[in-house]
Formats: sequence, structure tokens, C-alpha cells
Amino acid sequence: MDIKEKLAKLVASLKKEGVRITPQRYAVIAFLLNTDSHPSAEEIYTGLLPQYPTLSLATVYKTLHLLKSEQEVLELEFSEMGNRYDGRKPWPHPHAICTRCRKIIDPPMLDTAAIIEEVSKETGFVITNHRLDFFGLCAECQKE
Amino acid sequence: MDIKEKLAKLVASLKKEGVRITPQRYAVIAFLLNTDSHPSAEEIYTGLLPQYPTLSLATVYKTLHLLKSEQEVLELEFSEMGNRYDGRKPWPHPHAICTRCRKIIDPPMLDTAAIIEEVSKETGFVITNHRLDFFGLCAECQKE
DNA sequence: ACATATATGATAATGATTATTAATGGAATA
DNA sequence: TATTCCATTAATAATCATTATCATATATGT
Ligand SMILES: [Mn+2]
Ligand SMILES: [Mn+2]
Ligand SMILES: [Zn+2]
Ligand SMILES: [Zn+2]
Repeated sequence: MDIKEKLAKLVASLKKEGVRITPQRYAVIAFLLNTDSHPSAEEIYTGLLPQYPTLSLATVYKTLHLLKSEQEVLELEFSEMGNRYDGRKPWPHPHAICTRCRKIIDPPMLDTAAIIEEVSKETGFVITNHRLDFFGLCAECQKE
Repeated sequence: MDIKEKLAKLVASLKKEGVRITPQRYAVIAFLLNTDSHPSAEEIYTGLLPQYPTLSLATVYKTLHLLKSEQEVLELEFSEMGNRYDGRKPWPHPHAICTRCRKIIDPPMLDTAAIIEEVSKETGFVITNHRLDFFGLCAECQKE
């Protein structure tokens, strides 16, 4: 399924939920589906500003919250570098984060289910969410 | 090695580094070693205030930074619930976090080395740090 | 086109953390 | 012991990403 199709399906599903699709919301959703860079709210805002000169950062935040409540975006909270968003895989999954260039990538899936099962057994917790972050230097930054 | 001994060793090691051990710093360090609750800066501050009525929150933050730079405390950044600190195991390790009562515990160690090795191979990253958080309901909160 | 509930954008507020700075106090020196 | 010296403290202000507020604009169903 390509991006266009995904976008159409997502918009249709949101409409069915009673969500109004405004140009601003459409633009934010499209932006999220067209990148794998895990952008910040600010990056989404400045990325869209040329085409939507009246867009407000508050609207970007509100749209991100809306998508989060619909489970259509994954929010990665970083107190240092600001929050980042993944609209392509809006479910919990591991991330590799370069501390030099701040690139964030999705490593091919580990067996997270097995890890969660083990933690659950050890702690007695019912695990409902997780956050697996691996920090270091990406291949490019190692050369510098 | 009990807490008292750990405290004495840590203080001695800091002194050797040229760090002055003030009453405020000693109190923060002792507080951190005497709990496994992963307290916030605010909790450390309010916990010590009765015995140190002139203590400033800024001093708590500065002491935490000092300890972090000496690798003697692990800082867990949470943008929602504020940062939390672990002075007993000041190296990266997994955590189970209750989303209801905000309790944070250390699950018995998974084989994190193996996981990191796998991510490193898959991504080409040199992994220098990690953050493995598992969110859910603790045993007590499940009963409610 | 109209009615109306919702969304937007400008702006102010929030709150945890960090920066600033004058006053304090411990240690080295005279 | 008195005197510098300089790191530390405490009070306070500043920061900055995110949220809240609210008057205006607009999407949607009729
Ligand atoms: Mn991702
Ligand atoms: Mn811990
Ligand atoms: Zn990099
Ligand atoms: Zn709990």
C-alpha cells in the first residue's frame, strides 16, 4: 500500500469518527505519512509554512493530540530535544537515536513481545506500553 | 555492602575528585542511597526540607547535575511526570513504571547486552546508552 | 445559502528546569 | 587568629516547549 492510499484510508477513517478534515489537518497528516524522519512539532510547522502561511504552531500541536487520541501517531517524548512523532508506525516500537545529528530510525523489529512477557512475569505488572530507545552514533556520524 | 558503607565510599570518591562535600550535597546523596523509589528533584527537596529548612531546590538540581557528571546517578527524563533519579544503580537499566501510582521499579535484569548487540548490528549504530521503559499497572493497582 | 458546532490562530499562561548573582562559609595562607 | 580566596548556596529571574484561552473563521449537514 503506497502513501497516497494510506493517506486516503486514514482520512476516510477519521471522517467516519466524526473528525473534520480541514486543510491544516490534512497537511499535517500528509506530512507525517510522507516522512520517516520522526519530525518534531516545530519541524512539521516550518515544513508546512511555505504552503500554509497562516498555519499556527498551536494547530499543529492540536492536530498531533487529535491523532494521538485516535492512535494514529506515536509520540516520543524527549525533554532535551523536544517531542518527536511517528505517523507511519503509530504503535510502540524500538528506536535508534543518534546523539550527534539527532536522526531517529526504526531498527528492524526485535522480539519485543518476548521481552515484554519476561518483564511482566518478573514484575507482576500488566504492561500496556513500552519505550525502547537506543542512543549512540549513526554510521555517518562515526566517520566524523 | 550496606548503605552506610556505600555512602562513605561514594563521599570519599567524590572528595578524591576534588568535590566539596557540603551538608546539602551530603544530604542529597544520602537521600538517594536510602531509597529505591526513583525520586524526583522536588521529592528530594521536600523530603529534606524538614531537616534542612534553608535548602534550595536549585541546589538539589545542581547536586543532581554534579552526580550525573560523575556518573553517580541515573537520570530518567519524563516530560509528563518530571525527571526521576536512581542513585543506587547509576547505569542504564530497564524500568517498569506504573501509570496509575507512578511507582518505578527495577525489574530483574534482562539480557540487555544481547539486545543492544542486535540493534547495533541491524542499524550500524555504535550504541552508547539506552532507555528501556515498560509502562503498565503494578500488582497493587490492578486490584483497584 | 444557512445554521451551528467545531477549528483556527493570536496570544497568554504554565511549569519544570536552568541561569544569574549577591551573600555565605570553608579552607589555605600569612 | 585574621585574612584572602573561591566554590557553593539561596533567592530570584529567565527559558522554552507545550497548553490554555478566546474571538474569529470555517467545515459540514440541511
Ligand atoms: Mn519509529
Ligand atoms: Mn532504577
Ligand atoms: Zn548521526
Ligand atoms: Zn501502581
